[in-house]
Amino acid sequence: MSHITPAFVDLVRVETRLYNAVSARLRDEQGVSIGQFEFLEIIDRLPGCRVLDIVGELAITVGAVSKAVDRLVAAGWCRRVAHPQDRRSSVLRLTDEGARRLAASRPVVESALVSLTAGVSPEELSRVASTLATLRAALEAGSHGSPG
Amino acid sequence: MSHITPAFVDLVRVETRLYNAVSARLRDEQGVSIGQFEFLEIIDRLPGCRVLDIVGELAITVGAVSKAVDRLVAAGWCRRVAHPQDRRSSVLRLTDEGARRLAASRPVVESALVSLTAGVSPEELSRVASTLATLRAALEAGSHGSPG
DNA sequence: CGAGAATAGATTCCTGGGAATCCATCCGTT
DNA sequence: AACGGATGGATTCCCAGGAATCTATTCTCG
Repeated sequence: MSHITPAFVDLVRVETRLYNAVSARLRDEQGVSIGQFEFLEIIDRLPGCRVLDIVGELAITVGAVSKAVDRLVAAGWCRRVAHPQDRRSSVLRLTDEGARRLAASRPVVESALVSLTAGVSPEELSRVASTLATLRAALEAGSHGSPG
Repeated sequence: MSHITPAFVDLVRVETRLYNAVSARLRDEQGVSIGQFEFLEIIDRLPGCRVLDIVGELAITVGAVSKAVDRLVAAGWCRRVAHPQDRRSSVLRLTDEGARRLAASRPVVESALVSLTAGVSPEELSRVASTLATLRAALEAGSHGSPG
């Protein structure tokens, strides 16, 4: 019978190294961490995005997201806009500078990933991508792995 | 032309959620975090394991490993033994209690992973595992993604 | 309508990791 | 042997995330 733990370990190692390597390049070339990049991507993609929307995506705690948004606001890349219907919420919107950083960061991330994964064939990569998408959806549907 | 960034995002999300979910179960059932589990596994697997060996495996910084080993020692799961040839180094060895915790933790991790990945067929999982192993080896061979 | 439960998110405290620094030891050269 | 550089790793300072608490607001149901 085959074990899944070693595969999990490989997954964690690959994620750590890709994350570190991409983050280093992105920080050097654009002054943006990969974590900030992900926040900008989500805010850009979800119209009317709120703090809790980011929580659901990233599976980190509300407090962490709240503080990370503070930092984005302090950097001038994002604003909190009053929510029209719910006064407990703010809607997050990228500033022009935030949108520029995001646009400039995308090709850096993509090209870093392309070169880092050069050792694996595109077909293999695309099969992995599809399995990971399935697994991600299953985990999210089952509310697995949310902190707290 | 297809993009690799979304696949990377899925990888990060899957890793986060699996890590969180496994860690929660392991902590509940054995009082061990998944991070500690990984340390114990490495120390157990590498005879004469030193701090820098763990650094190479986990791709985290020396300082972080040093402090994590302090915590394992404080918990009574590991000892630093004088290195016979190099007085700068210590050799890390599990205590009996550390070995017991490790042994008790393995099946918990494995079973948590099995149930979390139940939505994906074994064949798909095994293909992903093999691609991830290749990619991990390539990243390590190229020294990519080490911090610092 | 009013009281209690639920929700959004900000704040506080604590822990763990990164970066830089520092010290001891080891190695290669002379 | 002795000096300079490299290596192993511990320490320090700073920052980011988790857990819990707290406030403001909204929802639900009598």
